[in-house]
Amino acid sequence: MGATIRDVARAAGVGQATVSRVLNSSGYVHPDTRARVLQAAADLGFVPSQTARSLVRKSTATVGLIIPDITNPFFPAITRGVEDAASASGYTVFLCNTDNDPAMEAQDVRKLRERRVDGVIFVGATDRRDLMATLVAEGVPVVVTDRQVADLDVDMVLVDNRAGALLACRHLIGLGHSRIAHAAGHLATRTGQDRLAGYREALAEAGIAPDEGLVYTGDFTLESGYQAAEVLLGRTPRPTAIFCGNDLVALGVLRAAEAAGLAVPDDLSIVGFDDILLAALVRPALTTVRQPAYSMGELAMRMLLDRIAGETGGSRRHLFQPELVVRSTTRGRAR
Amino acid sequence: MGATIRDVARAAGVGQATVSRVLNSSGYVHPDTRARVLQAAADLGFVPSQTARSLVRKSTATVGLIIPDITNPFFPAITRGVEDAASASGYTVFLCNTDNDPAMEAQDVRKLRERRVDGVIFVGATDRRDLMATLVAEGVPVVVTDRQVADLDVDMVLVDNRAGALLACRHLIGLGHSRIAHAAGHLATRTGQDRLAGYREALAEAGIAPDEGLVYTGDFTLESGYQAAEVLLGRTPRPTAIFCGNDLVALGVLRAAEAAGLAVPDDLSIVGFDDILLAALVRPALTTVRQPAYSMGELAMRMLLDRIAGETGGSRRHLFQPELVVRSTTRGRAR
DNA sequence: TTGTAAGCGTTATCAA
DNA sequence: TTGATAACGCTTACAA
Repeated sequence: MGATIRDVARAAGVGQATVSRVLNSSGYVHPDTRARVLQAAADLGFVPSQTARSLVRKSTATVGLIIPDITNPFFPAITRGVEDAASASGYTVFLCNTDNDPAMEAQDVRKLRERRVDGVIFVGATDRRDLMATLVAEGVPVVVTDRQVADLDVDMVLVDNRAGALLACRHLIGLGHSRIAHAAGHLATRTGQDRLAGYREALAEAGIAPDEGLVYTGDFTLESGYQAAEVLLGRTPRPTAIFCGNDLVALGVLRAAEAAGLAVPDDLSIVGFDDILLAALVRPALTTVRQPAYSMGELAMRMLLDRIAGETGGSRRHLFQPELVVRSTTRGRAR
Repeated sequence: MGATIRDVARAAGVGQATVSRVLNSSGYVHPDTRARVLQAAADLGFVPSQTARSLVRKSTATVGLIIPDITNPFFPAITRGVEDAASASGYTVFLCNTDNDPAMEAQDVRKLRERRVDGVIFVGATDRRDLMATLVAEGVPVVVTDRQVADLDVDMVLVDNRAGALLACRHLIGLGHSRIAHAAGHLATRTGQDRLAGYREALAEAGIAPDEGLVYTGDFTLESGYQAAEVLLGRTPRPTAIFCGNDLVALGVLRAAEAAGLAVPDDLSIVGFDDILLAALVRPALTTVRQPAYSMGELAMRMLLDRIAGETGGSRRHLFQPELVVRSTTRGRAR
């Protein structure tokens, strides 16, 4: 149970250094010796301890992934992207859920530091900028997704949320809508803010006077969407379209509209954001703005690997352009 | 950067052993000394190396979680359950996706062994029983979810799939259906087999003659459900109800029925399995059999912690009873 | 081409 | 109550 390199060395009749050499294909070693070592290792079922290796190499081949909640349909795809890229390079990932709780995030970062991860990826981090700063100061590579971080040597993988919102609202405006409401997401997040900004910008460029009564501030949940709709549909004149902070919110709006006896898209048009699996499957199928979640995760991990490999070259940022996916929750306004 | 226990000792003017004592609250240490050490540690931003600690303690405070695919809506909840329980006990979890590929699973297990995880949880593992056997032989605690494993000292967290299928089919039979088809999941999995068995048993107890033409074997995907429906709806007489391997399959069937111009539930009743978020949100809302995914993950992790703590007491198994959730895809048969 | 030995950063045993 | 010091299992000079 738990053979060590010493045991293998003994069994093969060589020194431990030789065993290490053949196992890491480093340095010269005679083919015969090599064969003997491999045989002995196999016989003993030897699996080298990454723990011991990490101690001397000062690198653990692990990275930390910090996300709000794996249960939220947007995160599995991004997680998978990270995992695939990590695993393809021999890395293993620690998964941490924070529920957007700064205290939880701090605790997770602490654990990752203790475990000496080679890097960490934050997805939609909270306002604990200090946590990233600490990591950076310690020389731990950091990549941030879904969040801008100024004046810190980290890479960023972003999606142009403002542009996405613009796309969504222009679509609505092009359809003839002018009473357009926004069921906003968590405005403490940059993501929420940018989508709101895009919404405002679209209305402005179309010459539609802003009406703060048509902006509901909630969070990114289904329930929030339901409540948003209850409030927004009570405005007079009633909005004919609602642009939502994300797909979950849009689903909530859809259900509330249904409950209020409104037909979608005839009485009300709805646009979401993200394009999670649900969006295509629900009926009417949701018109939404697609984010390339898997690719974002994959790229984030690749950027992290670059940094781990020492290719710094300053703080990089990659901006993905979202894409409008028109399905069945939007329709032209009968005039 | 990267202060060590030595640095802290030096700064506090004590020996390293003392620092270790205060940091681990083990052994007596004078309050004043303690304060000085804590101060020095804080000043230096000292974070103990779990890597070094692991080497001597022979335990890493990490566990491995092996699942097929985090992108499949059933797994996030179970993952979250595991994570929450782990994190509450100071453990960190390595996430591994196998795509049900035995080779990938072997590679993941290898990585987890190298990293000397304190235990591993398999969710719906492939047929690589040898992998678990290896782990068990090495003394690594193992808990298996969604899969029976005989003659191996592992704990099991299961849901009574047969009973769930029985529940679903009896519901259909009670509604007056007798031409009931089954869009089965992956039959190489025990889960798929058990649900099929429950389906057969329900028909048998109702005295309905089995018709193998009404059983379609696919896997647990949306696409598989769509194909299943195309085949099954071509049978004559056409089945009036389809019990599906899981919710994703049911959604596929729902879409295919829609495409074929069939009204659900009027022309066709559908029952799924799992009760993922989608099930409640789709229209018509899906009648399904609920599995307590979060609780299953949580319990699995708790059982693993018990084993890690040395409470073996033989192979335990916990069987969750699933629950029928009747929504809108099932209706009585007009006679 | 191979072996010896000095760490890597902790914990834990023994003395003091 | 505290300090040396020997592990823990591996990598990596440095010698041989």
